[in-house]
Formats: sequence, C-alpha cells, structure tokens
Amino acid sequence: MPELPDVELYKHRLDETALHRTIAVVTVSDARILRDLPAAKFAEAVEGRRFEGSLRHGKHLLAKLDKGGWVTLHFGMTGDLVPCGEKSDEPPYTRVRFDFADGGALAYTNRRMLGHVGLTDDAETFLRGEGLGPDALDPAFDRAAFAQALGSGRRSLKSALMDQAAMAGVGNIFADEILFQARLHPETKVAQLTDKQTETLFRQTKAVLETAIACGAGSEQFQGQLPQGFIIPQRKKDGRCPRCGTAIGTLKAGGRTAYFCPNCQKPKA
DNA sequence: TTAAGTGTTGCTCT
DNA sequence: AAGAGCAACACTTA
Repeated sequence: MPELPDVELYKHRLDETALHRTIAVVTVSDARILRDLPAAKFAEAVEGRRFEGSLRHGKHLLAKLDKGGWVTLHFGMTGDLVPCGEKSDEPPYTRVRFDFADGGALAYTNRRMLGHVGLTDDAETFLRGEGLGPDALDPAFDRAAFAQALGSGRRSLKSALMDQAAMAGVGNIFADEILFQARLHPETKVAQLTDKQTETLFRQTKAVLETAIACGAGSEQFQGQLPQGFIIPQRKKDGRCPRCGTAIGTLKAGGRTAYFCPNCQKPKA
C-alpha cells in the first residue's frame, strides 16, 4: 500500500498508540529487514526507551527515541504498521514487534521484505542520505519549488512525479491519479507543459494526496471512501473512466503499469 | 503454471 | 550526461 498518504496514516497510528509508552521488548522475527544492523543491537537501542515523537518524509516514517536517535521505517510495497494486543493476534508477516511495558504492541509487517527498519542518530542526515527531495505535502513545497522539482528535461510527467529525489512521496498509484485529475497523459514530457498545466499539476498533486489522507489511505475501506471521479478504483481489468466511461488504457513506463483514460488524457499535440 | 504487483537499487545502453 | 529499460529482492494471487 504505502505511498505518502498511506505512510501518513501509519504515522497517525504510531502517534495514537505508541507515543510516550515504554517499550519493554523488541522482537525481530526476520532480521533481513534490518539489513546489516544486528538484531541485538537494534533491540538494545530501543528496549527501555519511549517514542516521543514522529516525522514523515515522503514514504519514510521516523520515530524519535526519548534518549536520542530515531527508529527509521520504510515500507516498500507491502509494509504496514499495525497496533496489536498480545502475541495471539499478531498480524501475519510481522518482522519487528515493539511490546509496551503497560501492554499491547506495535507490529511492523512486510510480506515481500521490500522495505527497511533501522536506526539513525539524526533525522536530517538520514533523509539527506536517502537522497530524498522535498516532501510533496510540505507547505514550503510551493508552486515554484514544484516546477523546479519537475526539471526542464525530456522526461515524462509520470517518471518525474515518481522520482523521490525530485519530490518525495508519490508512487505509481497516486501518480496515475494525479495525472488523471490534471487530465494529462502519463508520457507527456515535462518540457511540453504550459504554465497553466504546470499549475494544474501542482494543485492536483497536493489535492489528490490530501484527499487520499482524508479518505483513510492505507486502510481496508480506502477505495470505497474516495470521492466519485477518482480513477484509482478503476485501476483494474475492464476499468471505466469515471468521467466519460471510456475503457481505461494501460501502458508501461519504467517497468510500472500506468492506468489512464485515453479520452480524457490525450497525448500531447 | 506464468505473470504481475502500491518500492528501490544498480547496471547497461543510448 | 540525463533518462529509459531491465533484473533483482520475496512472496502472493489472478
């Protein structure tokens, strides 16, 4: 699930269920998710500590430890963060579990293991090291910054939106939605945009991400909560454009499938 | 049985 | 040199 709106929901879960509670036990049930960090070292750094704050940047979530340092969470394609009770109701594919001294736990799950849990001393340094551009929902990421992030190049809008070094947070699904709402073909080149289209793309980038958060992205019922007129529920075989009823088209870009309406999102002139 | 998939990296080719 | 294409990672589902 996790693109920016999904990770924002995970942040809310962490804030509501885990903040300021002493972490008694850390269980790493699959150490591959820690990469080179020994599980014992990770547990030692976190056990006895509390999370005293959290920060989301793009698709990354960082939880601040009370005695300094941060736990870093990245979710890949199949990661999730789930509050749970005792071990009996631990969700499948739990890779790391934080058990609180006063009961209950927070589970980091990841079916495909595409993701990472780690430690860092400094959030800024970590994010810089990941090579991330500005968070797409940062208020400071304004129209001018957006235009700058897109660059002037010959690259397609879809790849520009998904480039985490340009702007952090947009992935394959929400890139499709943003382009649909802006009525732009995914293979349109950045250099082809008029000023007005750049403005529209900027506004839709913010609006789509904010709407997705408001609709509970990352939750089970998410698609059902979306307003009429979103293409996301139609990203499937036999999907229909919610605006004109045309059969949804697909194309491959960068090894990912783009879903779009061939009628509403005509290729450039 | 084969293929595709919400992410990222690293390598190759142009 | 920027950008596209592709395989790899691990695992499930259509």
